[in-house]
Amino acid sequence: MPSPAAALTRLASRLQHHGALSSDERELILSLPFRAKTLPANTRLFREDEPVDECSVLLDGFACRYKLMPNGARQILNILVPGEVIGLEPMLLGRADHAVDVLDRAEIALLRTSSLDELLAAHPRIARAFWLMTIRETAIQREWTANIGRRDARSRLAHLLCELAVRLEEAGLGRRGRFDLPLTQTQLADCTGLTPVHINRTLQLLRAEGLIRTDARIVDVPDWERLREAADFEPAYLRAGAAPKAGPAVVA
Amino acid sequence: MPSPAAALTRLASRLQHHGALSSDERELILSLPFRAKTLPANTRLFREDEPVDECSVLLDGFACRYKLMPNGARQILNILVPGEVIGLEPMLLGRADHAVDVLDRAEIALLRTSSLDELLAAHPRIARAFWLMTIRETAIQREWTANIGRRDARSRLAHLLCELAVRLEEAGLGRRGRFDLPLTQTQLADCTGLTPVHINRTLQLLRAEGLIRTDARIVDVPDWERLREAADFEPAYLRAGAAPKAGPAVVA
DNA sequence: CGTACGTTTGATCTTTCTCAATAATGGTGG
DNA sequence: CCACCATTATTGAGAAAGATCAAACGTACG
Repeated sequence: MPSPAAALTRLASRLQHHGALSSDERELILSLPFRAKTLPANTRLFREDEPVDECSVLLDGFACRYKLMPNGARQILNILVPGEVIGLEPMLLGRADHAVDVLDRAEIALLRTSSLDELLAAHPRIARAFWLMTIRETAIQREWTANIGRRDARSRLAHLLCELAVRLEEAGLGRRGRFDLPLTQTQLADCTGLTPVHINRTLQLLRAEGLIRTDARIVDVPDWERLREAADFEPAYLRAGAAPKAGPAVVA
Repeated sequence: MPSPAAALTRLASRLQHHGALSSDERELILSLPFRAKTLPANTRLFREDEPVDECSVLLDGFACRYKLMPNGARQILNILVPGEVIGLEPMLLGRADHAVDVLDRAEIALLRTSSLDELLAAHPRIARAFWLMTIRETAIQREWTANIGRRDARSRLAHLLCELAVRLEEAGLGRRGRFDLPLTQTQLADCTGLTPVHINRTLQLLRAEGLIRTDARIVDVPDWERLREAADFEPAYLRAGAAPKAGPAVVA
């Protein structure tokens, strides 16, 4: 459980992925007023179409954005990992176009619209960092669209695993070669637009190919390059603003 | 062909969908330096992974964002209609995570990074309007993800038609009851993650049900409510920031 | 030690894809 | 204005990926 003082450092470092912040700016973020809150597993933060007037930083645990279809099907739109902001766009618009649930037990820091809005209005560089955060969100969403639209079950699932591996590693949770997958097979199905049964079989296929090994929630990737290739995974879309124009590419 | 003076009014009014601008702010946008350019059909504006250092406003004609898969398949990520900005995010990041082609012959206004960036840095309300533009982009992308992931071919195609009908109407091109569809069946397939053959058959199904009538590129929607229902289309996601918190909902 | 949830399996069915060919259509040069 | 070519639309038959249904098996936890 993060101490009050440390709670927003995750947000600050996430933002710094998207652009350098002065130490003053960093301080301003760290001193944002917030209410920490622990949520039991499967708590809903907000549902589609609901008015939203605050947003939160995921301090610990996982969450997912999703939409429910009238026939009861559900499409998970993104998995949220610690450090990421939940409900920023809905807060800015006043209303959510999707729902968000916490997966496991989670710890969040709630931010009031007013204090955040003031900060954004007064500090253009901070505002831009947030903007770049939503730009990365869009890039991820584009990749998911393409993943679901044009890859078969095997590559599709492999791609999801690759993305999560990288994002989990980025969040300081495990390495891409071995990480704790926070999703059930049903949730994997809802991420990929497949059925749980087919996810189960596809997982078995990936295991049989030696691309992954699993033990409870732990996923082992014996050979990252092979999985990457099966997934057709190119992580460039995940790097929004890290090294804007120049500099050597970060090793993927 | 828009006159130089009128060229950026489309951009200004698009931005005003996302937040009120003072007349000064509006003037600043209208006086942005730009180079107008006419592009023949099927011109590529930029391709995936290419460095990008300018963006443009689509003045006339249509474009699409897409990704190419290694197996040659293509996923169209969004259709761009007049007034929309092309390549804003790639410009901000310096590199594109997707490609953009113009569909028909098109007219664009190219904006230099430097002049736009200055404007954004100096005018937080303008910056926020652009931010909200990318937020709407994200919302559309989420809807496409869900559309492709969890709807069958019939609703999926109907949903795409509904969205385009509304966006075309919004851009001042036709009514949702009758509009010029700028896409071939192959392009519709690439939008929906289906094959051209199946699009053809699904189109026939929609026609047989009386949900649409087509004549060349013109689509007629005899009964919007019926099509909307078949598509499970809820246009709320398209309204990003129009009426933030209060006010009666616009009739959909 | 149940009970609920998650995983696994088998059999069968459906949607959508593939392949291949034929018709329209629209634009172009003569 | 017409013939020609390239692109787009349409059709049919067969194959395949993934869905559905139903049941059994594990396992964590109250």
